[in-house]
Amino acid sequence: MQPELSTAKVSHTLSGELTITLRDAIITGEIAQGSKLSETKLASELDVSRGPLREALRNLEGMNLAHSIPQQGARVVVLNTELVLQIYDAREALESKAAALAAKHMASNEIDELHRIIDASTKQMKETTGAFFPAEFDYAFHETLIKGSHNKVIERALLLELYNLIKMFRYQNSFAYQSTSNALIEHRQIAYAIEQRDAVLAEVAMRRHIAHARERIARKLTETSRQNSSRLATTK
Amino acid sequence: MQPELSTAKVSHTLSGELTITLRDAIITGEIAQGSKLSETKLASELDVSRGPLREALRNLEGMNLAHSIPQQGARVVVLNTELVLQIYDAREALESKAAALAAKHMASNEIDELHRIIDASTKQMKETTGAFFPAEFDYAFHETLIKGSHNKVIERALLLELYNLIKMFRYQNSFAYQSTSNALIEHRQIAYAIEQRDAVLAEVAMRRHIAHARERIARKLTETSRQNSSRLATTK
DNA sequence: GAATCAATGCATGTTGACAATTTTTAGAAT
DNA sequence: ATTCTAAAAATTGTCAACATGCATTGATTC
Repeated sequence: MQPELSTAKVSHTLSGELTITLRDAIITGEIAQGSKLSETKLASELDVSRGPLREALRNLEGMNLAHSIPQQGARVVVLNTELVLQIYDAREALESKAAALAAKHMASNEIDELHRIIDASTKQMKETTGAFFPAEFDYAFHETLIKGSHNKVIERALLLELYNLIKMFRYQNSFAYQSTSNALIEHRQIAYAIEQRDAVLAEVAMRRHIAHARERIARKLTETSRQNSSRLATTK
Repeated sequence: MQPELSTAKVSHTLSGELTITLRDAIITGEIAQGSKLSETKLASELDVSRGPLREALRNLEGMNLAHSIPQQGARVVVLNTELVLQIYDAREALESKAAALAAKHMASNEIDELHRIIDASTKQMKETTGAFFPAEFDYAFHETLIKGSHNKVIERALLLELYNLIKMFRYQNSFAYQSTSNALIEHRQIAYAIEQRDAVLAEVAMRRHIAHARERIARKLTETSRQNSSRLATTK
């Protein structure tokens, strides 16, 4: 049987749509961190029944974006300093391995894609006169590399479970939303190592790349948390 | 006598109970790999309605034990050679990091627990005259270490998502169900490094420990798959 | 006035029925 | 016999109502 080419007919389910809607609302902060995800309330707001909504909440739980307690309902995750740093530790472990595997398994057209993204990042940075380039290009680079590892387990753990949290954090913390020119240099180092099929170098370069990002965040967060140490999160 | 398969407890809801029931049935192979998890069939067999059962299936999906396609239902994961080796690559990345973190963050009573488990493993091995000790002791060691990392993200990825698959694989492949005396020696090395608060050594020792297990599995699986290369999996 | 406890309201857990989609099966045409 | 088509059977998606368990409120007691 031949799949239809023109009409990308992805069988849509209501719970799937709701998952995407809620995921984006959580990532952008439209639904605040720590807030309660009331089934009845959300169901009436989005004009759906509670069945599909419950499934969407379970999906969000699987993405680490929400946490639910039996008989008490679900709440949006709270990205405190501790959690964010833990996320980056996990990311460092997984993505450095992904880089090593990518150096071994990536197809040449996938490596080309990596270079295209780097070139586009360079161009964007020059055009905006700045020392930064937008987060979308950063995501594109990492996503391409992760898929290039050809390891479905690592890909799932990173893209489905960690990157949503990372996007959420960066979106809601403007200082982390752009990437530094230093990051671009590191991207080039990693891409070069992969092109040379040097797994060890790719792994080390990626580990350092993420460790740098973690350090930058750690500095910024401890410094701002010192300022706002009096404020308490309202979990209405 | 049934060995305890997992320690993760889901609370007192019907969907939670069903999740545990189905998880164990999948791990033991009572429900075969690749078989269809029909909602109507399972619901009538277990004498529950389809609602909680669907939620349980979603939970299994989150544990990587099942995969579901919209409008087509869920199937049990198939542990082929490729997937198992990918799981071990992911495990190596995460658990070596967990070991490094454990060396930094583990409390002294947690380290004591590690030693108790090693002592019990040693005793068991001597009593059974063999060069092996049971998988339960191996799980206990790794679980204690992982929790000792005090990193909830890594803990979740390993214990909730990877270890169920690993248990499933080992349970259904008798050659992998016991641990070698070599593994015990490596456990001692890791525990020693953690006791000395030597994060680098703990990380390297753990990475090698898991790489050894991976190698053993790779040898065994490629050799048996060569023998059974003619057989086709029946996905009834 | 503070603490305890019962009653009420409300959110979550569960159910069975209905709707939509996929798969199977039966039949007709080549 | 084989392939295509269409009806039927079965399965999944969705809904609305019921059951159950928390949480809040208000009365009572010390």
